Amino acid sequence: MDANAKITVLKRSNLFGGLPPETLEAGAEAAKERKLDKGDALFQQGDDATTHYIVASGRLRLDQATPDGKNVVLRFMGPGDLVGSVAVMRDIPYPATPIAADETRVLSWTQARMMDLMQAHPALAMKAINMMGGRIEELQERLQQVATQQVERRIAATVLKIVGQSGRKTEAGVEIPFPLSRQDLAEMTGTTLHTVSRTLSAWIEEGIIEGRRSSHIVIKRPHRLVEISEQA
Amino acid sequence: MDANAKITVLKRSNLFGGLPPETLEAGAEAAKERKLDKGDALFQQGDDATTHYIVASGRLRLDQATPDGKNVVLRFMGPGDLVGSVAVMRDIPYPATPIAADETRVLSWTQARMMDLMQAHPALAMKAINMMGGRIEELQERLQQVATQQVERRIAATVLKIVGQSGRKTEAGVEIPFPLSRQDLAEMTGTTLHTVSRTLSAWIEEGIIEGRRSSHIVIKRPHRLVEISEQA
DNA sequence: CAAAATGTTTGCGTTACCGCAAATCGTTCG
DNA sequence: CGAACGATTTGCGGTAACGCAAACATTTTG
Repeated sequence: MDANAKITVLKRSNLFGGLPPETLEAGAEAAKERKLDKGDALFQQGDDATTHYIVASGRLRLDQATPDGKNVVLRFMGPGDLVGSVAVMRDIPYPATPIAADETRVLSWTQARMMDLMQAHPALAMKAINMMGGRIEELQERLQQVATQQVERRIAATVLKIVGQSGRKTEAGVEIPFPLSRQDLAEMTGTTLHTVSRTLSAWIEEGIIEGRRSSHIVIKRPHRLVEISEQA
Repeated sequence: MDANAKITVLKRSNLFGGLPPETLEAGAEAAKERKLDKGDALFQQGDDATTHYIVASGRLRLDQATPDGKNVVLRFMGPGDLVGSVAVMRDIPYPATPIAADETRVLSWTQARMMDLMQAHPALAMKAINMMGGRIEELQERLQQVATQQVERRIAATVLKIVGQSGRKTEAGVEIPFPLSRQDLAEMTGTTLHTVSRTLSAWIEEGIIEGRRSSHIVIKRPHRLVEISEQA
């Protein structure tokens, strides 16, 4: 990946987006690159947090293992999203494991380099605060959903959020452009694989989503999903 | 409240804690004070976020109303805790309403004053990042709990967290020094008033908590609660 | 291309928890 | 102090969702 491609990625990111060209150039220059195959972990939950990452292409699933052996998917991350920074800045071990849901490229900065960048470009710190605020909002919304809504609503809301972040229009409807398993959805919504499967089967029956078993989910009637996600 | 008392409060806070005396003095000087009676709201969810607050004494309950009329308790806040800052810094409306669970005093800063302080004392920005990181961690933990654990475990974990933050030793055990209703606990754990009541009744039966109906919960056997919160 | 591994569907019995309702307790206030 | 209000308890029936299990489909691999 050349310097220009890196800068393009940085422009899309929460951390560098909207900052002046010289900041982008400094950021791109300090960045290393890494490629992950599907299924590879970027780092492990519990590792010492030493490095900031930004997704350049592909998709990461952020998994948190619970003490009693279960697993929760905290979120999916695509191009421009930051990974690891919260743990690095707080100086705590990474609290979750990011796994490539597809072939994925990331840019990385050591904490030392990032601190240099932040010192030289103070706007970065404000962007970091903004990014973390967004994360807090999102978590509060999900907590509220899991705490108060029924499973079908939560699944609908989760699918819609992913569509909003990553959906691509096709002839048949909107497609989620990376493999998203029923297990993934279950671990995002706090339910079981089985319940997700039953729910999606009903949606296929109703013509809301595509029945073809390709690994990519296609939503044919997004508006119906909105109704479900808002149903009392 | 005099300048010294304010400084003492700031020392306990996530934002000013550990910073040099001149920063504390500058912060205390710029702060206004406000008193809330039990039940008063500091501001309303949806209001324009203009002001940062730190709790000086007492206790606030942070309520988030859902679109469909339900309510979620995001957290309780005591002396030293920051309120409103995330919304102010992101320039979005306050996402929740803080209500005094008891008589409560807060210190406040307008956004302009706080920005001046941050400019003059850059360590404040790093502290803000740290504070927000802590919030993210806590939310992720609660999400994980609501998503994977049964109700009794969640209630136990929630009570223990509150005890850890605010518990006071008494002859009978550890006391939660502010009124905490079954409804509050239900809205913190994503269950109903009824289920919380049944659960606490069983705990009283087992001698884990005090049966006397005073408005303050007393935990007689904290260790048993830990067991419950960890039970497979 | 067969075989193995992985992911999905579906049936069925069970249960944790909800939701309603009514009784009881405790507190506030005229 | 008694009445009225709010909070809590408890019973009971219902159900959403789980958990197990077995069949089926799809993808990967040698």
